[in-house]
Amino acid sequence: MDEHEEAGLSEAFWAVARRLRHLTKDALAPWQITPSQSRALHVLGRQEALRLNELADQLRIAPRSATEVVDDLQARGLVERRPDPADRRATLVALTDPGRETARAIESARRAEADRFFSALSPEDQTHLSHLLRKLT
Amino acid sequence: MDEHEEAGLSEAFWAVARRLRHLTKDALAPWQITPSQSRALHVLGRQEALRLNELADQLRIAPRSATEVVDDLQARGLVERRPDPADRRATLVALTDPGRETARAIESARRAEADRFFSALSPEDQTHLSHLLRKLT
DNA sequence: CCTCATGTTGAGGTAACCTCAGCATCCACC
DNA sequence: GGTGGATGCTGAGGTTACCTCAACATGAGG
Repeated sequence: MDEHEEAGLSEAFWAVARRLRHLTKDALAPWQITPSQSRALHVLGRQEALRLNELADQLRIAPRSATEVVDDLQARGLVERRPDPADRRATLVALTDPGRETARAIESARRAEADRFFSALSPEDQTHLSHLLRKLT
Repeated sequence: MDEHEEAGLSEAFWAVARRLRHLTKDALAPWQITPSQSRALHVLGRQEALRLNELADQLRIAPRSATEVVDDLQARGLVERRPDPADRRATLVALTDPGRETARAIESARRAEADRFFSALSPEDQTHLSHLLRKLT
């Protein structure tokens, strides 16, 4: 019966999302890297080499869109493409050394930013929020 | 010191945001209305008439972008533009009758959707989540 | 009445997606 | 050991939701 509270819930949620998005965008600024590129770096940072295909899957975007992101990162020298020895149709994408370093740096900046953002809540509240969010997934 | 929990926090947050975004997009489908248009309808539903200017402010977008959204809504007959009697530079934007009705219908569909989504949480948890989110704004 | 500020919009740009079609290759089956 | 259909990548071109910048009309204060 508390509809009012509910409407507020999704609104409050989006308001927070908005702030968080802006903060992480700002955190990325020093590297001149867009959010979608940073997502790709993040994914690539956790595995040796991925097919474009799999990368797209993990980013939940169409393969064609992954091509684009990889193009950009490659132009910046952060990733490299190489043929998949197991299938000549496929290309493997992997971080270069500069890419690996950049990925690490960005990851820690991002974490620091999120840290700062969520520190508006006490540690217990953070834990609680985390639990609540997980229940919604 | 619980960095792990924290990194998870923003990830969990985005995972939820993603689900919620998809759900509300689906809820909007019957009206063939885009999210940004529905936001505008929502804002316009709460006031008599707004200057394009103010509408942009309330939507937190540039005035030029508000022009576009209003163009689309006007083409669908959901809003109308009229001159501001107090300032001949300005245009007032207001819902038409069909617009008002559509806004109401969308609002309740959206609410029902959010309702369903957040009902994965108990009412107390919902209240708690609401408080936590508000602290982050 | 003149200057400066303000409100809207045309022109044109961007990021991050998408689909669709083409080409190369792979695989299973006959 | 071909050959037909599936699969992997990418060119071409589209969409959405934004943006800035500059033009033009109007407003307001000196």
